[in-house]
Amino acid sequence: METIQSTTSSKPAARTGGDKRELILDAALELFRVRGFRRTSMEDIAEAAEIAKGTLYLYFRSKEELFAALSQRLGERILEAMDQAKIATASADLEERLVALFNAKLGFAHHLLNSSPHAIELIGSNQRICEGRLGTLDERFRDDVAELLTEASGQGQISAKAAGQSLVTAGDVISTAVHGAMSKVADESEFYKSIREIIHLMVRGLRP
Amino acid sequence: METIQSTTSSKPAARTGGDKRELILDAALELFRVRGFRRTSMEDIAEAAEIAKGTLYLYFRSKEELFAALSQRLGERILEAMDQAKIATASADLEERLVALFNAKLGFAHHLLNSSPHAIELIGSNQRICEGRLGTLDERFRDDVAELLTEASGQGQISAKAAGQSLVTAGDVISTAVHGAMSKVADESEFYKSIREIIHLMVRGLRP
Amino acid sequence: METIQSTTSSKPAARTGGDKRELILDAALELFRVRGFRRTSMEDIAEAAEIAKGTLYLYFRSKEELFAALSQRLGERILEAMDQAKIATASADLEERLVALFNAKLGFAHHLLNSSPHAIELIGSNQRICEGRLGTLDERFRDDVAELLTEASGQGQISAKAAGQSLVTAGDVISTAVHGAMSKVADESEFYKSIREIIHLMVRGLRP
Amino acid sequence: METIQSTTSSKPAARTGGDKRELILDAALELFRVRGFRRTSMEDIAEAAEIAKGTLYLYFRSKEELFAALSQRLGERILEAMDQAKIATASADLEERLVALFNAKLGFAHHLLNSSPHAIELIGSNQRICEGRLGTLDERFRDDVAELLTEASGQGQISAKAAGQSLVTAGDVISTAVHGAMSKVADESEFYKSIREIIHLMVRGLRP
DNA sequence: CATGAATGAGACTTCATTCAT
DNA sequence: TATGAATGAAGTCTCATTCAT
Repeated sequence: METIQSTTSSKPAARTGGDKRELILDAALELFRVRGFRRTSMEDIAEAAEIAKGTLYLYFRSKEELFAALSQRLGERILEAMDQAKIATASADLEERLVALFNAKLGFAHHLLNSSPHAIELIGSNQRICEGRLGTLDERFRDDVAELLTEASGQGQISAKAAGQSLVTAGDVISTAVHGAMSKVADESEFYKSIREIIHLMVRGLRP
Repeated sequence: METIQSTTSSKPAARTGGDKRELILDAALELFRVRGFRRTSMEDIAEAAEIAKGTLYLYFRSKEELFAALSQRLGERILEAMDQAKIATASADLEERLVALFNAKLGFAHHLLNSSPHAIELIGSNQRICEGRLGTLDERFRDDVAELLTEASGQGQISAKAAGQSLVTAGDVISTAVHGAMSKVADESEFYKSIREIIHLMVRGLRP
Repeated sequence: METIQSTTSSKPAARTGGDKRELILDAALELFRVRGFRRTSMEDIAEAAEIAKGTLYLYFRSKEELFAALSQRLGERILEAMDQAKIATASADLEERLVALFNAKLGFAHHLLNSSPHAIELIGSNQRICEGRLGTLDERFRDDVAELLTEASGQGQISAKAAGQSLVTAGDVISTAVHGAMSKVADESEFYKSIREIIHLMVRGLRP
Repeated sequence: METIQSTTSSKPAARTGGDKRELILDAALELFRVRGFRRTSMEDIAEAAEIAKGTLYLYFRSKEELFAALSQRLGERILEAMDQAKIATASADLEERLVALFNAKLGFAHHLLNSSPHAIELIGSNQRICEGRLGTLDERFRDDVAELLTEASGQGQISAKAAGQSLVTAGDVISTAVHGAMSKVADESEFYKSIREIIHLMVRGLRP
């Protein structure tokens, strides 16, 4: 019944269950972006989601748990974006593929978070709360980068040795470097440009 | 500078005043490192500084202002460290000089902050509060990097053009990249190693 | 009474209704015993009774009323136990009959309540809510005790006068005294032993 | 200074420190008597004590702790009353001395608590919270009763053996019995009368 | 009859800040 | 300058009760 209704109805308000959960998360994310985590009260979130305070606790046992759920959702979306990026640039050159991969990983978070002065607070909380989840994501990402470099190395495009590093190390170095754009560059297009420049310079540094 | 001033002052009262201010800042920094900003109450700081809660407000109008003062002090110390680094490596090669400069800029903050799980929170607050102060520091730093690159470029060691960038842009890119080590690498010696590797690869990428 | 009604009724639906009511009361009593009144939520009771929270309110208008019903049921069971005790010890001596009567009155409550650390809370709530109901029970009990004493007095076994009291007063005194065992003695067998000792001593004190 | 002021000043409001603590406890006790523990909020207590809500937490870390303090104070006062009772009736007969001792132990609590329908709730909480404190009190009381009985037994006034009990057991039985008056008799003068009657009958039952 | 999502008043507690001494 | 008791707004969370389905 419910599903049918929500399918026939075009109003999001008519949806129930999982949808309301999403609604809350959306409201919370927006508030965290604008006001920061500390200064956003559960009351605020409830008001923004147009529900009662107590209703929040039907979906999330605590403010912390709400936050964790937000982080997990972010992680899942990033994973999807990474997968799509790999597919979309399968036939491009190394630099392009790295750029696409980094864009996928960082772009999402950057768009959501770096657009606010409270970004770091959010990321910080994320790191603390979601070690398990995002840890997996980081490992996955590391593997992807290493794979790209290995392939390029096999084709003679780069030579980690020439730069005095192993391929894995080189990948980590690039990864670390690109992350700098996250916290330093606020503007979104500047951010993507910055990623590209960093990768460009580093891949160039890896040339045989 | 402060130290010098307080040393030149002959009034014990003035010295006590300045000292107590420092004492408070020291206590606050230590607590922020260990417990984070949010969870450190003014009461905690007062207790750690062995003064009464109300006394805090004789030196800092609010918790926020105390934080701002902490940031300013950090900025001043970093500036000093940068000056010393430039002098100490005046005759070294480009890579070495860049490493020294970045170490000076980031090492202090990293040592103080990245050694705690609340680092990001602190940095985040810093950014918000001290835009004016540290902005100056960042500009100063930018100039220093650009100067080093210009010199090296003049000597033909690097060629920003070959990498498709201007010298200033190249400096920014390096700077951004190195900042990635700040938030990504927790261990201190790994942190310095990471800075060196990033610079190494990027300088290599700038070769003619 | 209720049981009889539901037994005489030939409609299964009515019986189911009554049964569910009992089910709820059973679940509630058990939870109150274990967790106490305050800490037992309507949610908890519903869950234990395996029904929905809202269903509770079809049987009891409020938590308070649920509690009142629990008390009434307790009172009814005690009355039954008292009747059985009188019949069972009809030909025994005074002490034995008193013991049986008190056991019947207090044993039930003691078993249910004193077996948990929240007993007093329950009794306290009972007193507030069920003054009317249990008041009747207390009067009935008082009469029964007075009757036993009168009979024994008529047989010359005891003499209230010798102790400076009327028979009714003596009954009240004994009754009050025995109630002390309720709140002071936790272990069940100790509890019964204590009742017996108190009665023994008091009947002895009533000897001519 | 403070002490001097409060000594010279006759206004309770002028007192500080320990006095305010007492003030809070008085306010809390009164509210607990009238409304019960559950229904008395910290806000209520603060209002009654004419202080701010937060001030409560300068004196008691939590509502529970406030309650514990209340209980401890009660225990201390009871101990004092018991000591005075023993001294005051040192040369009286057994019954009189027992009555005085029981009055001292129970009278205080009865006056404070049994005058309200929430008494039992309070006592219940007390039992839970202050096992250590009041446990001592109960032991002390038990010893006192046993001592009185032993003395009377030595003088041939009573004979526990004749009643089939040891002296210590007899003391416990009396004690248990008298406690019945606590929960059963609400009116204060009736309460004291009831204690006297119970003791009278039991001492009579212990006659050789 | 039955459900359980939704409500919102109210509970406890924290803490930055003030101010009389 | 220095103190620390006092404040009270604000925050997180609970739970008895209602109501549309």
